[in-house]
Amino acid sequence: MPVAIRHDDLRKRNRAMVIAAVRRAGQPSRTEIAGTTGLSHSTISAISADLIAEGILAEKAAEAASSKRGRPQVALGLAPEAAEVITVVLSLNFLSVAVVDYAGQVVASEERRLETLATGREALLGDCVAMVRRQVEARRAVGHRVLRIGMAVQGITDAGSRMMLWSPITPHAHLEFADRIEAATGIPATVENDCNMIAVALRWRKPERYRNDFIAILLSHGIGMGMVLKGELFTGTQSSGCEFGHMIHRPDGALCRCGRRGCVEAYAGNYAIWRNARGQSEDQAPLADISDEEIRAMADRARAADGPEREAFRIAGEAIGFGLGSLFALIDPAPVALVGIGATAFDLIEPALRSAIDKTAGGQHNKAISFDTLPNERPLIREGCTMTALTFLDREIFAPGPAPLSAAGAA
Amino acid sequence: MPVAIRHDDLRKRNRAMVIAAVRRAGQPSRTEIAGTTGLSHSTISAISADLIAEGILAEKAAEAASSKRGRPQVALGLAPEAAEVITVVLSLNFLSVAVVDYAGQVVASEERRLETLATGREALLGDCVAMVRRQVEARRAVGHRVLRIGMAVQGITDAGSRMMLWSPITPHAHLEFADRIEAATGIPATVENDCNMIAVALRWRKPERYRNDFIAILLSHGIGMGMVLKGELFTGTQSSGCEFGHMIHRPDGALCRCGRRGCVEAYAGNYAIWRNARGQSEDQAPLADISDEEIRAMADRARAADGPEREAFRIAGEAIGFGLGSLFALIDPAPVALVGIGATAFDLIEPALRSAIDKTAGGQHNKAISFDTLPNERPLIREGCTMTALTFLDREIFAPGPAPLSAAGAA
DNA sequence: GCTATTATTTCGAACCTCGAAAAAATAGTG
DNA sequence: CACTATTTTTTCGAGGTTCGAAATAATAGC
Repeated sequence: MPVAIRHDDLRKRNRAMVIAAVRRAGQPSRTEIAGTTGLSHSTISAISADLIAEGILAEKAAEAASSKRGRPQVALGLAPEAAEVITVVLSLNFLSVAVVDYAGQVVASEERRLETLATGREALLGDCVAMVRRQVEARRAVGHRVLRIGMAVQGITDAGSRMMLWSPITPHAHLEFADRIEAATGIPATVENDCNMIAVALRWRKPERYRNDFIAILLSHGIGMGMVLKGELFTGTQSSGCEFGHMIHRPDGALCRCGRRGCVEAYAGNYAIWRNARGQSEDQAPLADISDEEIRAMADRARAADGPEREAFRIAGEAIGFGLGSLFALIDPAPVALVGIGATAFDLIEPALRSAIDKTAGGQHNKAISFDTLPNERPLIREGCTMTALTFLDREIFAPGPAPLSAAGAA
Repeated sequence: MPVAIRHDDLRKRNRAMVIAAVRRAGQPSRTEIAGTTGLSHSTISAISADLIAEGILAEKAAEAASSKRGRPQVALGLAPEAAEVITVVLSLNFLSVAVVDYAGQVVASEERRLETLATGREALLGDCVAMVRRQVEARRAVGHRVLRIGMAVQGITDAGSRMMLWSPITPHAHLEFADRIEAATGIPATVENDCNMIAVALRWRKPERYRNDFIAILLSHGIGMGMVLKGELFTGTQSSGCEFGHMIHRPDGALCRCGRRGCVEAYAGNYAIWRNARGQSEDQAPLADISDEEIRAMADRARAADGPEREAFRIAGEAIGFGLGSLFALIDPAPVALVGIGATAFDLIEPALRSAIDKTAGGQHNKAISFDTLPNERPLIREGCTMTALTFLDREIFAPGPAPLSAAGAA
């Protein structure tokens, strides 16, 4: 099934290797690149000369005079002006856009509140597109070229990253963000799931911990998940997949925001914890939103005294634990990052969570499963979105070599 | 992260492409290979000439005189005498070994009953190794060379395919079959999970249905699963993974054979159906084995009248349905093959199964999810095991080119 | 026997990577 | 301050690979 390798693909792939090595290492020398890629010095020399001539890489002045003998290494870096990407993050009542240069520095940004639940379909699409378009035009005006737009949304996207299939932040479904943005700007765009972007960001932030196999769980109003398995971001076959929050914890159980019953989220989402802490019925329709302050207050009450709040967090931990246990039956245990406001209550959740895992196939490895907590998901989502867009440029635009400069979105 | 491509890897990979094309197509012409691989005619010509000279491929006499004008195509096929592989299948109380030539024809086989539950650790290992060794020596005696041994076991194996970590067919754990077989024969060996081999076999048997994404579920005494996602066999990160039967259906629920509670298997395995049909408690320790005849008899009684048997199958369907629903939340729905004796009772299981899926994230696609039933798992397991071993030879032994003929297990 | 047609091989051009050797650039040393 | 040791980077064939075009081979139809 794999496609044949043509002769010219070889150079393309090795160029991609070099670019990737530079993006990962920051400012490596040619010798260092030869070491990490396994290519010969002569090849690295030839490829980097090309990339520099094309304005993709640049030689950086070595700052610290190395105390070593011999010819000093000359550091290579990504040329910031090679291109720019735009990242768009849409979450509940909030829209933000950032322009990032090829080296990864944010060069402009804009954000605003937006009543996502109350906004109409066209208005929602239009508002997003308008903000993007404004930024694109601003960059064009100063002679920079934006080559890629990446969007992250809280919700399910399709496998082709063209549209948002469903989201809790709006009643409208099948919103074709990518096509709309492309039509308005002429620049290729994609829409990704926010939790998948969190996973991507963790890989860049802490490669020593989040390497080939790990799981990121977003504990927020809903429960989301991003997962990397065997070094690849794991997605569904038709959608962004990984809907951990909608695995079934108890058949025919508590009412979930999705309209079904017994989902993990219906026990562990913010609204579920709130509902249980108030002693409300599991059939009670979920609230639209609960502030972070309210979650923190509930957690404080749970810590202070053994009451309904403590029990609510225990139930949440149990649901997540059994869910993880079922997941681990399929993929084996892996490091877990708990992201979002719910991570601040990890101390309340952990005992029940671990005790649930003990009752599942992952139980024997319970001790070895480690949890990390990162309360703020926003910067992670943006970072993941940025790196996804940039590495796309690395692989698909710059690795193939000097294109015949057809009608692109160039200035 | 991906390793750099050396220049000589190119030929290697394209040789692998050609061999794979021949194995898939059966008896393709050079022109046909050029078409499916995308390589040029000259390259195919050069590579196939090498492969024929090395005795890996052979020209087959075209049987049917084509009615077309022009020079007739000359068919290429795998040379049966290029090598042989041995497949070993170990299941409850049963051991079977087969020798298969490079073109996939079984050339010898042997099988016997074996009290796996009652046999000691060393005896079990020894019996398997002995039967393999006998076959290897028989082949050597007639001047054939066995280059690979693939074993399939009912149980969990490690990700490196070296040993069986745990199995319901024996009380002993961590059985190092691969190392033992290698030590006894000098031939590289692997141990794989039986359900994974079923998935591999389905791909070769019905590629039009089982292509890039599908699931095979073994309904037997226990519940196993093999899964192909994005064209790759899906395994755990540390083990063979895919322990669908041990996802949690009902927290703290029915007693499972694995010692935990509430697993899908504890509701849908043969022993669970039997237990429920008898009106026994869910805490009742599971039986060691139940004959196929007994399952068939229960199914007949369930079809004849609405009683405890019918309810038992309903409960099984519900458990599988909710399990699949949770799985589909992660990976999206995919075609399902139900394999094993339980598949004969699919008519009894389906209503509850579908109604459960309706209550999960996969529910909206319920109509589109199609089930296939294949009651006999044995031939599938052997086929998958065979193809795994043969394609390993294709990729790792023959694609790299004429090796310096070091000390291999050659005759 | 000749022509049209299709399959396969041959041959030279263009590339790519690699190893060895050369060139470049620095620190140490007397 | 010249010279040497050391390390990095570039240069320069050699060998290998794919590809397109042309040549060759093999058949059916007339």
